[in-house]
Amino acid sequence: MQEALRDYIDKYASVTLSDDEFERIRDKFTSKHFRKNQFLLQEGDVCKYSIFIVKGALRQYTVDKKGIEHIVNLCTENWWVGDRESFTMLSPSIYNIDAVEDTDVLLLTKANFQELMSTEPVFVTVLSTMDYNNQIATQKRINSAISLSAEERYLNLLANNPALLQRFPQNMIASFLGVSPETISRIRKKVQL
Amino acid sequence: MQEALRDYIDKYASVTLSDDEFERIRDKFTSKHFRKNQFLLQEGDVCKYSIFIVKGALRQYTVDKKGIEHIVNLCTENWWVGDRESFTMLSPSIYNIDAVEDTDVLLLTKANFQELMSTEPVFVTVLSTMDYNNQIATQKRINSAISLSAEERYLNLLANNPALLQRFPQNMIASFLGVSPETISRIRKKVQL
DNA sequence: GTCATCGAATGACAAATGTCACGCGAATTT
DNA sequence: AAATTCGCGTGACATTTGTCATTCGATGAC
Repeated sequence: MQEALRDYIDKYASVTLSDDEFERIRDKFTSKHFRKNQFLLQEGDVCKYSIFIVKGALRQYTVDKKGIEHIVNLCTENWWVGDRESFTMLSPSIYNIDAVEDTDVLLLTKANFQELMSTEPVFVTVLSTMDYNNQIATQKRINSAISLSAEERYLNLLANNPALLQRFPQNMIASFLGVSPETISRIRKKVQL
Repeated sequence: MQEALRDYIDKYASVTLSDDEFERIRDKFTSKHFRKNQFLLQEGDVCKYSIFIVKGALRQYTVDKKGIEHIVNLCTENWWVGDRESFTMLSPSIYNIDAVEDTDVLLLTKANFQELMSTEPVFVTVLSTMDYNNQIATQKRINSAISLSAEERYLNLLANNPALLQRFPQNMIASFLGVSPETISRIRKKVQL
């Protein structure tokens, strides 16, 4: 099931790859399967791969001094995950990434990443499109975090990303929104769902 | 004082520009001065320029239904500002940008931006470096917004970005952190500053 | 099949933060 | 110089959200 990657590139570069163009790119990735609860990255380690999710669900999170997890990203099919700073600078990561479901991914090492960047122009295009989209999305998330109440943020997520609510348990949704699980329960009760 | 731009590019592209390389780039920008409180972009308008701040201070913010401003970015010398989505897609912006102090900027239109991207490789490098840094910074800001209390966020800002606290009035700092001005007052009283 | 774990709901209470009204001094306007 | 606005602080009170303890049902482990 490598079509996921191909569709993704086609979409983000706004081109259709030829078969051997795709083959050259695909060959730089390694397939791997992770079981539920398995770590893909642990805090303190260097993030050695850029991760593309073919099937499944991952979470990226930090753990604070009190041992509480704070989910920075909830990721499903056709998303890239990783700690770009750690990946690029080979510095220890502050993030954990683990599997919320059994998950199939494609892994790209830094060496192969750099090779693709220098030999496959379409890959450069995909990357800058990703950066562009990412910047807009994170800006909106910051805006939502500083502007909205817990209830408004939850209702926003419900309106804009209902799939996440069905896919991840509520305590993870709570952490992702930056509130306690009890608060999500209360909001759900209040809005009758 | 165009040296600001030159230093910026040298730093972000990790190269030293030749004089006429720089001249070619510089020629695509327009200098402009804005007075305190003057708008550079208003909600609903298309963001026609990428803005580089040579001297001064700007704020980027949204206004909610209740008329309350929420500051998304506080920007000073050697920063880029703008609404990239609006700039790229020519869509109406949801942001306002105005001058907190008298400010000198360099403006780059979309046409000139695209020309630089296609004719000056160093400009492409600068852009992707900016994107990279931006992604890491916004990720950290999201993490801080969902993980920390108002007090912790304020102390973080004090530790990591004390210049902002001296440069902008406290009510803007409050809005930037997503809390009320009174909360900032209380925190300052509590930590004795 | 039984037991342990986990996700979710709930109520009581505490803590954090927002809202409103007011006062004061500095800066800005006229 | 006088008047106005603005930034900041402060107290009283309301609201939101967090914390803790408990219960229940579903799921998974053995």
